[in-house]
Amino acid sequence: MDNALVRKLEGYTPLDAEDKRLLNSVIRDIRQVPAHTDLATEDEKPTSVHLVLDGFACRYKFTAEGNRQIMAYLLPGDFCDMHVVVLKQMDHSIATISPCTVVDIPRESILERLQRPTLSLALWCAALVDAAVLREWLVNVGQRRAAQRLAHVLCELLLRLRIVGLAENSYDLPLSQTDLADTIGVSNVHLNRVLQELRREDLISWKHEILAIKDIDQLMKYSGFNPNYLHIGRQGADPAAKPR
Amino acid sequence: MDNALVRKLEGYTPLDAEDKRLLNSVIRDIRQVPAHTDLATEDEKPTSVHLVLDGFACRYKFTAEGNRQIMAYLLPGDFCDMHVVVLKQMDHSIATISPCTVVDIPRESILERLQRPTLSLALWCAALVDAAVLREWLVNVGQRRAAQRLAHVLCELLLRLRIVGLAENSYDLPLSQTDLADTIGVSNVHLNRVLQELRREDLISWKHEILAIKDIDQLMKYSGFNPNYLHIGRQGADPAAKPR
DNA sequence: TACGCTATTTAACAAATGTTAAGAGTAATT
DNA sequence: AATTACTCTTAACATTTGTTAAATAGCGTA
Repeated sequence: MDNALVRKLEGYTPLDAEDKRLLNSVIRDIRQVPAHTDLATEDEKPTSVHLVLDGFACRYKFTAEGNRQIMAYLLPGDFCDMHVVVLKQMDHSIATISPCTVVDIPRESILERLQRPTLSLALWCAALVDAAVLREWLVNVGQRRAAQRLAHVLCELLLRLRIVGLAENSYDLPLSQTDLADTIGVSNVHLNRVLQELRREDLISWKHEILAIKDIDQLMKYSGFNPNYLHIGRQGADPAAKPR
Repeated sequence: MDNALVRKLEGYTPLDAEDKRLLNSVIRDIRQVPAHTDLATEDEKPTSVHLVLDGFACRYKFTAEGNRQIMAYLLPGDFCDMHVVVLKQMDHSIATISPCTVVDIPRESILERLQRPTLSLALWCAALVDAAVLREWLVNVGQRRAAQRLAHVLCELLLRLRIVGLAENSYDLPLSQTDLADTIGVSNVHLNRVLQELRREDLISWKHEILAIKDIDQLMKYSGFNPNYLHIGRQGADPAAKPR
């Protein structure tokens, strides 16, 4: 079975054997990283990109007042910091949440792969879906109540983990409540309040790091979740569409 | 003088005469679009990308409950929907705010330009800076008080308009208060409250669509604004950095 | 098992923000 | 100038969320 990266990219666009070989050849410097360890920090000028093969990492930033916002969860198959390929300096930090298997990829190595049009397309797909996820997070934090926000995040994680074959109706969620609070922009006390609410309404259960969703359709409805922004399935302009 | 697109991209990475020619040649179908007009809507499958040459547009989405979140302001030189090149369907909408000069670019036309490594790099830069801006918006909405949020947005617009030569210490801000409210995720009543506060503290003035910032350093300090995420100036990995 | 650390839970109260509604200003149109 | 429609402003009150602090539970280690 292919690794999570190939699995994810194949979901977007077809890859031939050579594409896959080139993608796999990027995986050389594999490291095991303990939980709660920074992989990159703001203001650094790193020269390599990180890819998560296993475990749970996040993208985060502290404000001047010392509050943390988590801006993305980085799951197996996700690049942590593709921007390093073209931008000079980190504007945020990356940290593991659970123990992770991580690959360090020199930026030149990515630049080479981008020469190949099929891979360039696949990497554009991944980057643009990441941006779409980020937009939905903004909608989530900007417009929904805390309980709906939390439910929305849990729906998204289910679907994203399914893409890489790591979930059915439940999944390993190695986060603390404070992590979730910093994700949806509420205090940890309030996070706990709304978490109790989701439990009381029997929408989810969460113990021993296992998050189980009773009825995903119900939870999606509860949170106003529309999966279109994940762009699951083969992409590319619809050949049936007429130019205008 | 070059157009806003070339001006912006040149800020990130060097472009030779042929690069500029190829970029300019993308500008063929120029349209004048009235204010408050959709350029693209959610669920559509467009085949062309929009570029703003003049005016103010935005990216937005409605939640299931009917609340609008503005996710980006699209200023002269900005692509509205680069994702159309590789993704199948719109997951949000684009609308003008003021009357705009807009260019429709067929996706094939972008794909051709991406063959050229220097242009590919420049477009990656633009896309990755857009993502960085989006991340900062998430931090803004998730972690800051309403007054600081508003001030932060106004700082960002000043700096971004300076990049394309459209601002010094004041700029044309053709937004309604409701637009700003939907940007920072508060009600229009509360937006008005915090706007009064910024005026009272003499941080800004805003009348007849002209927003003037008395002292940008003061406003940046007030809002906790750190311009690093705009990645202003030439990009590319630092040649002095040692690989590790 | 006992200890110490950390995360979770609960409560009481404070502050920020939302809601509703009404009045004032502004700009375009008749 | 009068009319209309829209945006802005203000007020009163409701609701959500934050803060502080303490109690409880859980978990790894001596």
